[in-house]
Amino acid sequence: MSGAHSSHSHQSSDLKSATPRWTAKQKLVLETATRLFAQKGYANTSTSEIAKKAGVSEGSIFRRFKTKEGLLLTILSPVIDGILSNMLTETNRKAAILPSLKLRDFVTIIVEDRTEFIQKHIAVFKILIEEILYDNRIRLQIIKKIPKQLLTQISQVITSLHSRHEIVDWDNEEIMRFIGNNVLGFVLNYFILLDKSTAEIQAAQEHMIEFLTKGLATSD
Amino acid sequence: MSGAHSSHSHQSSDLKSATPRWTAKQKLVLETATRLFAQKGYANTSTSEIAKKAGVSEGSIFRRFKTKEGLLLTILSPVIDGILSNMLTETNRKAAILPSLKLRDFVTIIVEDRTEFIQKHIAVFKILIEEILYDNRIRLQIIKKIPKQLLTQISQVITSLHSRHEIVDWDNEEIMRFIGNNVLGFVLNYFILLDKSTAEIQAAQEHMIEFLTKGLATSD
Amino acid sequence: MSGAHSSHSHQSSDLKSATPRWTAKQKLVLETATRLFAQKGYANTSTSEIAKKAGVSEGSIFRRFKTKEGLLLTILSPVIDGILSNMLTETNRKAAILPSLKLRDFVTIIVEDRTEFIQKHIAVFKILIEEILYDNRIRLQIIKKIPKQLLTQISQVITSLHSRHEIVDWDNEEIMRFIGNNVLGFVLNYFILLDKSTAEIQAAQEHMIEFLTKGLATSD
Amino acid sequence: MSGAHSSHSHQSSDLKSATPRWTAKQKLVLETATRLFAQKGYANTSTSEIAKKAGVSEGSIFRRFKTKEGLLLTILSPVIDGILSNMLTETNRKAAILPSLKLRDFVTIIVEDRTEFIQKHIAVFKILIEEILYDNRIRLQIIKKIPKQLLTQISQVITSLHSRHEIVDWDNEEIMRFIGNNVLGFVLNYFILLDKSTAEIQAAQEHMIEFLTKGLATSD
DNA sequence: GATGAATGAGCTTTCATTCAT
DNA sequence: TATGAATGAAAGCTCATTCAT
Repeated sequence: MSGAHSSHSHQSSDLKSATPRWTAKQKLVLETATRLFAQKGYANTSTSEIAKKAGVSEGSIFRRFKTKEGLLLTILSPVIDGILSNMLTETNRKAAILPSLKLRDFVTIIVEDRTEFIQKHIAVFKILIEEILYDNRIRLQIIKKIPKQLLTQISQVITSLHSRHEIVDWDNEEIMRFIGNNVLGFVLNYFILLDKSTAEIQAAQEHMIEFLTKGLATSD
Repeated sequence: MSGAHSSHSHQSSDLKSATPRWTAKQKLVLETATRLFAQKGYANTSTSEIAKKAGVSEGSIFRRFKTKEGLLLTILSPVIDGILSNMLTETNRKAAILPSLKLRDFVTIIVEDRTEFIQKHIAVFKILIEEILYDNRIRLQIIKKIPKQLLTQISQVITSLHSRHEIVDWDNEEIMRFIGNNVLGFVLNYFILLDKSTAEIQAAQEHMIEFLTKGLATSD
Repeated sequence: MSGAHSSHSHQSSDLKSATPRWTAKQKLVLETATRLFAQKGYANTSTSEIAKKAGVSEGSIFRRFKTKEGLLLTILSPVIDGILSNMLTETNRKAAILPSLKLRDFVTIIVEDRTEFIQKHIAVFKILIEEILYDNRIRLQIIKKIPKQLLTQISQVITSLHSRHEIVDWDNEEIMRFIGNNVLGFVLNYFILLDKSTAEIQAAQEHMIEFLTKGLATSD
Repeated sequence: MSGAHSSHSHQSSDLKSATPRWTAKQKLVLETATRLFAQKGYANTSTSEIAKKAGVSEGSIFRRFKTKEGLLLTILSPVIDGILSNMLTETNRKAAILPSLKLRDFVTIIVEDRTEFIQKHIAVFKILIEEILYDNRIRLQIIKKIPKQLLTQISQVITSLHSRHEIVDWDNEEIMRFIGNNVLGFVLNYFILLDKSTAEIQAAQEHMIEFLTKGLATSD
């Protein structure tokens, strides 16, 4: 809830501030392209369709984004950067570093935070998955970022949980992978593949929190 | 009836038996196409490249498979059918129906079995994921099959585990989803994205079994 | 005159025989492209115009020639090869090696032979000149061929003239350059730039022969 | 030496004097465009590249030169005018009208003068050649100027040489063509195509003077 | 049945030019 | 005046598909 603010500020920093300020038309292109890429896949979306639906000329797209791939990267970059670097919203961050933090609280915080993040960027995530599967350049770009960013934020909390025997003694990266797989699988299942009621989704998320909490508890 | 037979017949029907017997060249086309689709994505693979690499003429591909999509479906169908219907191999099946089966044994059996299945068809799975994300027809085709097939095989074992209070009391479909997400995530991480040693992969699989066993245990 | 035969056989060997036999449509493309490139320049001729005027689809052009540049090279290659390697027609060749050959006869033979060659391939020559001026790859391709081929044919005759003090004692390459410049300049002036009567052209050619004969005579 | 002055004044008149005085940026555009046109050809040079490399906006180019062709003509015009009209530098002019002028001196003067002129404007000459070959408007513009300008300057000297039996009795235009072809061929060969040392170029120029002197001498 | 030349629609990209700021 | 975003026409090229041989 309260996390929405800082999370939002990140996205906006990518689209508004800094040197390259987008014109209204360019923003329209980015939104339209994101929507279409997510709907039909990057490869199946033509620049001419993007131009038409965004109400701009094709020339304008290429003037600003250089190539179709440039347009793709402009869309993906901020989310790729955000996946790990901005792991927690301001509020959650404070809670996560409490020395008395229990595993269940940690899992709850991170699941809710990441679910919200993925949901918010669900369109970009669909595009990202396709590219991870088939585009080596993008795949490498992502993998390269993992080690650096794992050493911050969440990882510190996990280390703290380790020291207090609150969590199973696998290494941080592997634990993050379990959490990541389940959160991503959850979002894909419930927000893309399946058509469930809000109540069912809510229940499923609670189950996931319980599942992760038990699964990651110390074995004894 | 018995699992072994039907399981085997299914897989083999893909490439060998039944009405449509593939010629050597056609089998080459299917293998080449599978490899290329998995490498570069369906949309980024041209029929002319498939023809060239398979050593046949483009005309021959279209004569036999009608369209490029026909070729795709010929590749995907058997695996789509196999995902749930042939859940267990002969040996595992016998073990799975023991009345004394423990949750840990169940998880071990199913994780090992499905990991092997996905690994064996990893190329097709990559293609399948892309199509699930972007092709509504294929997505629906898969979703339609879920309820029917859940009533068989594994589901019965889970029901049995339920009755013996060996497993958490969520419904079978949801439990399967947890297992599925983790197995699929495991394979994607360790066989596509990451580059780990056999020992590391082995350890990761054991961790996954422990993780699932604890996560799906009765809460108390 | 009689030389036309062997000269012709060269051109035809490029368009007919060997492994790649052109289809009727492909020959039409080559002829149309040659004409248009010569008329408007390579860069100013679009593949779509070639296709339209040749009565084929654009796809067919790219299927056979790979790229627009591939089409250009297909047109240029045989002429580039022919510029120096086939310096003399059969008949002229015989005359050129007579031990009693006078400078004037030599100049006459070579001027008539090369004028005929250039005239016959005038369209390709126009294209070639443009490419020599601006395309480094083609420029190098041509320059590379000069030394090898200078050692044959004409060069031997010049060496013979040298030994009999019939010709100025500059090196063969430089002498060939004087002849080449004047023949090429003659053709460009009288067949492209200017609009003169046959009689005037005939007179100009005779003047060129006299000019070259005197200019290349031993200084004494 | 002293010729350099008047020669220089010609070039500068192109860029400085007359009604349209170029701003610093406009001069930069003209120089950049000349360089790029000569390097890659007119058709292969985009206005956007010119703008970028000259450090001005594309809009500015079109504001001043109206169209891309306008820019081309602005570059070509002064050189087209200079080819024949300003045949000789001040000093050479004085020498050329001496009543005792020998053919060899005449050839020497004109070869050195024109070689210098072409060399100085070599970039524009490259552009010009392309346009002469393919652009009818420019071709006609040049041809139209020939007769008028032939009646002046050099032509008068040739007529004088004729009357003194110093030169072969072809008409002035044809004689000029021989000289022009050889000078142009010389510059193209030694300053664009080949990569020779200064000494070799010097020797080649002397050979050309001897070649032209002998070739244009009275036949008896 | 197998081939591969031929197709035409559509793709990404470039470019000269315009015009609001 | 100078800028550079925006344009639309056209460029080179790719591709799934057809069909005569």
